Amino acid sequence: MIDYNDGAVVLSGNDAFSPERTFGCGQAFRFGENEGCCEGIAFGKRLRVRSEGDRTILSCSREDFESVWKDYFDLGRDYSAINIDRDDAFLAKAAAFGRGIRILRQQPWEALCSFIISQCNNIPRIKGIIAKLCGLYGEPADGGFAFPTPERIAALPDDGLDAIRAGYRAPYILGAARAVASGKLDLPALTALPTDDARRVLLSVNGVGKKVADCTLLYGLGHTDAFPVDVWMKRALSEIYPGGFDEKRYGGDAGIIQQYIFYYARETKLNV
DNA sequence: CGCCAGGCTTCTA
DNA sequence: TAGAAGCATGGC
Repeated sequence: MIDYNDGAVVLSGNDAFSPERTFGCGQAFRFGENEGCCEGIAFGKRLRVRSEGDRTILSCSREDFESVWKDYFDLGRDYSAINIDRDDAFLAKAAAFGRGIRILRQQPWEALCSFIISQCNNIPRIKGIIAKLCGLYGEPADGGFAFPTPERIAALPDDGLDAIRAGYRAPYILGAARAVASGKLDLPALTALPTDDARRVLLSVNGVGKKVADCTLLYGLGHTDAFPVDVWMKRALSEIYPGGFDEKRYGGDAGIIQQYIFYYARETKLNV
């Protein structure tokens, strides 16, 4: 059920949306905790969102909720309908642990750029680099900054990213931005392609390997069958499923399953 | 100080 | 086709 008050949208009877877990599970880097709220900027708009019992309260207008945040939080999907193998006790536990996580549908360029930055990096530093990138080259937005457009970054000289201290990733970012800005890389078009074809296109970008491509597919392009495997996932999968884990079995829910496993592994350090 | 971080490219055998 | 080195920086 949805209530619209002035300046707020209240979702009730809803235990399947946890902003804290959604932003705490490492899929987005521009939201943080502030006065008991998750707060950040996406789509050039600031949002504060918090849960209160079985209600979720978003500080936004009805129009913005309908046009932006509803899709951003993937609220059209029923996560409780995901069918977990009856004999997979670990996965049931991980899914319960991560209940309320939504797979964010971020802007494609933001997802690609963010996960290029994420490679071989730690989360606090990833957030710091992205904050600097936005502060320097993003348009002012609601007292903060929007994520910079690829065009803005593409126009920079080769040393234009020195100040964000991204290290060896800087040329990757510039190259990707120039590919997008020139029209050579059409990110939105990848949404309509089969996942494997879209992945092939992403892999042609210098600095983008399978992990970054899969994160872009999952968090930025709506390909929820993508199944990013990073060091944590590798560790978890080899410990829990020594015989291998067949994510294709979960089809378009594989990406959500991945998020449950990843979140559980990181939060518990895998004390199964 | 040393180890490591939601990897990728390049070089080598 | 697999494995290792090198990469740039800073959190811990």
